[in-house]
Order: sequence, then structure tokens, then C-alpha cells
Amino acid sequence: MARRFYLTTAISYVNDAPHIGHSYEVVIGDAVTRWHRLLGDDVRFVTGTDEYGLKNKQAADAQGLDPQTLADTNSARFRAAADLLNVAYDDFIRTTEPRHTVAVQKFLQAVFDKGDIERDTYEGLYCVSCEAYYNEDDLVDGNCPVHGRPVERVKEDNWFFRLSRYQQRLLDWYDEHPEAIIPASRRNEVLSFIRGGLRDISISRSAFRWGVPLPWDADAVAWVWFDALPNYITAAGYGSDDPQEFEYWWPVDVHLIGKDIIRFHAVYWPAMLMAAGLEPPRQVAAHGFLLLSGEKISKSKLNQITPGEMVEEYGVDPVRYHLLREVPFGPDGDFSGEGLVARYNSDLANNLGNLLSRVATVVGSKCGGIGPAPRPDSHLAPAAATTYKDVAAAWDRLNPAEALDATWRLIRETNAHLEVAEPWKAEPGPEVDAVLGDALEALRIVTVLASPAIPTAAAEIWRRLGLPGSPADQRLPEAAAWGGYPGGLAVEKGPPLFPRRK
RNA sequence: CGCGGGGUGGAGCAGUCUGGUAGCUCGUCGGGCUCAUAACCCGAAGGUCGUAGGUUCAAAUCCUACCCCCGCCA
Repeated sequence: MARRFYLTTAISYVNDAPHIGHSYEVVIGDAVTRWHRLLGDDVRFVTGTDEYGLKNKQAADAQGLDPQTLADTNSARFRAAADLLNVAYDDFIRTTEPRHTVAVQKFLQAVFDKGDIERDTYEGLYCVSCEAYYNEDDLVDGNCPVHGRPVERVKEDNWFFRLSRYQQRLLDWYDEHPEAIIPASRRNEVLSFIRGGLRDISISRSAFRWGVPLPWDADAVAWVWFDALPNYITAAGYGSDDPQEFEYWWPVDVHLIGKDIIRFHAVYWPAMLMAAGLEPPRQVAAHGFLLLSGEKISKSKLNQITPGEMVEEYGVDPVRYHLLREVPFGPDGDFSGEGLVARYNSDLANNLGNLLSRVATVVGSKCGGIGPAPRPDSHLAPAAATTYKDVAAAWDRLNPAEALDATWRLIRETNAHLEVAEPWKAEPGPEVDAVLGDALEALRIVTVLASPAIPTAAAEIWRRLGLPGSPADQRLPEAAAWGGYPGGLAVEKGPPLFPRRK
């Protein structure tokens, strides 16, 4: 019986082009969902773009475009960036799609009918960039503390979501679901925020039309977050013709997001869902920011690297590997060309690529190019079992860096295994066959375990080992069990898989 | 001010809950190997585990105070 696993990334705002920080999130989502596919889970992996809201409207105005045109153009760029990174999403949702409008209106109506959206007046200092209100003492020199730009005094007669009514229910929810926010430090932040008291939030805008119209008030559109967050239910089938679909996919297993939008996902969103009579997400996982050579990704500073440039320079799998391996999930992590090259040479070229190369060569010279079967009682067998256990636990905790670290330990053990046995010195025979069979089997297991991170290279290793199908077809945990390499397959050496870089 | 996270050999991290020879990757140095992508393997150097006290036979680990960094406070 397959488990279902539904994971989303945040959807990207289309007022800007994709950068490597966006790539970081979709690649983590992709690797995690690829892991679940290996486990045989019924996976749904969704990413997409957030296209309504004042900021998008203003970006379009500034370029003399109509907002839909800008959204079309930039949404396509985000999709292309994901494709370029070999990100296997099942759905790429755009908030300007008709299906989403249907879902948001249904959702709004449900909350409205519940009585949790009411008319009220609010006057405050508003930052257009944040699309949020600030208190006087939050300002820095009279400007928005985030953007450093002037705020406007706005008085709005608006529709308000009665978030304040959900304070206790949220606290109860998190009390009953301790894993619902990871890492724990973010959970603590959210809890102390909620305990500090929740204020109702304005969820309608009438100064512009670029949004989803409120079903009961044609003069107003939904505040951008009230339309963006429901993308997660739209993509699960909410509002579709088939009610079974949503029933099956909701609640979502993981919302993968950046630490900057935790409040929207861990406070507003669960409350909104509760108000609509739906279950909150099972888990909100907040990752840290990717720093570029130690600095925050910034449009103004010249430290932008586009995903396209990275992939062109280093290749898809090395970029994916670096994103996944270098940054422990949670804290901020550093991304740099130098770091990538160091990691690439050490892990991909020297350890994995070179292991494949030396094994293939010796199989060629000592076994006539036909890979022998492993020994059932190889000392690498328990090592492989331990590795699988560690790797599985790490992916389960959404920690790709740890999963890859554990995987590479088996690679090192296999290199050491060869060093001790020195099959290249021995005469061809059962002993040499056994040593190489063990190495081939370890390599097979490593390939399956590494495939969520480096799918293209994994498929190529698989092919060179002479194995049929591809790593993606394998099913865990069986595929990680010792003894899967049958022997008798033609092994191909081929050119270096990951040529060393200077 | 408050709440939360963190400070471990040159770099990045684990270990702290459940006290008991300080571990991993990279880097450096020495040796081995020469099947392999000058790759691989073994070994070594390098840490008073932020500071000062305390508890204990024993503290990176528990307690107290303090210093510094980071996050959250609509």
C-alpha cells in the first residue's frame, strides 16, 4: 500500500527573475520527493509562481507592460529555471490560472460563511513592498525596516480575517503536533509570536484590481497572501470537479519555505484553513538563506549568479549536489564557485567518479569486462546496511546534507576495500572476482542512494555497470539490500564521469 | 528590555537531552600504492570545547553569572 506524499515549495513572486536562492528551494524539494518516489510513495511535488498583488502590478507598470504579460514572461523563466535544474515537479501552478481563481473564491466564501471575515476600518503605515502595515516604532528613520523605503499612511475600510479568534486553536494545534514546524528554533519563534497575541488582518484591497475578486464584494480583490497561500490547496484539487482528489492529497505533508515567510505559513495559513474547515499542513519546514560568498543575495549588489550561468559552467548535477550538500537544512549556508569546485573535486570526481573508473578498469583487465557477483558475506554488506539506515533517516528529517554525507561514507569504505585487497595485483580468479563483485555492488547501492541528488549521473553510472532500467525505477528498501548486483553484466569504463576541475 | 538559537583544532560541522579516552569532511604534513580522473589508502600535527565560578571520583556535556554572534517581536 503506497503512502501518499505531497510536498510544495513556496511559489515565487514574478516581479523579479529567478536566482540561485530560488533554485536552492526547488532542488531540495526535488531531491526529497525523488527519495519518496524511490520509497514507492505516491508523490505529488508542486512549485509555481505567485502573480497577483500590488508589487507585481507596479513592476509591470514600471516596464510599461500589462501585469498578465509580465507574469507570463517571468513565470516561464521560473519554470525554465526549474527545468534546467532537472526538477521533476508534478504540477507548476500559477495563481492567475482559472482553476486557482475558482479555488480561492471557494475558499474565501467558506471563511466568509463561517463568519471569520468581517468589515472593519484600519488606519496605519503601509509598506507597498512588504504589502504589510507597520507600527510607528517599527520604522527605521521613518522608513520600512525591511526595504528602507518610505511608508504611506493609509486608511482602509476593509475586509478583515479574524485571526485573533484562532490564537488558542493554533497553540493547541502545535502542542499536539510538535513536528509541525521544523527546525525547532523556528517552531519556538512561531509559538512566542502567537503567544504575544494575534491581531486581525486586512485581507482585501480596493485600490487596484490585480487580484482575485471577493465573491461577495466585486469592488475588492483578495490581499495577495490570501490568494497566494491557497495555491497549495488548488494544486491538491480544491475546487476541482473531482472532490476525491482533494480528499486524497490534503493535508499536505510538507510546505518547504524560506525562513522569511514562516509567519504566513505557520500562523496565518493554518488559521485560514481552520476557518475554512480544512486541516492545517502536517509540516512547515523552513530553510535558511543561501549566502553568496558570505553575503545575502541582493539585487543591488553584483553578487547575483543566475541558475543558468551556474548550470552552464558546472553542469546540472554538480550544482544540485553543491546546493544539497553544502548547506545544512535550517541555518544559512554559503554558496560560491570556489566552494562548488572544492566539493566537486573532492566528492564527485575523486571519490565517486574515480571509484567507478578504477573498478571498471580492473573489471576490464581481470574479468574480461564482465562484472562478477558480490559475496553475500562481504564485509561491505553491513556497512551498506548502516549507510541505508542513516541515509533514510536523514532524508526523513529533510536533511540532504546529512544524507549525502552518509552516502559518501560508503564510497570511502569501498575505496578502502579495494586498497586492502589490491585486485589489480592478483591473478584473475574467484578471489579477484569476489573483491570486484563487492565493489560493484557497493557502487550499485551508492548509485541508488545518490540518485535523488544527482539523477543524471546516477543513470549514467547505472548504465555503465550494465544494469537494466534506471536508478529511478528502483524501490527501497529492497534496492539497497546487499546482493542486488547479479554479476555477468558487461561493465563499461567510459570517460571520466566528473572530470576534475582546476 | 523580552523570547529563542548559537560560540568545539586553519575552514565547515557532529557530539550536549541519557556526564566517563573530543568525532567527521575539507585543508596542512609524512608514508604507502601506482588499478584509477596527480585520483585512492594509511598515519601525523593541530583544540585549556566563548569567559569565570560551582556540583561531581569524573563536565564540551549539569548548575550560576558574564561576554560575543544570529534570529523573532505584525
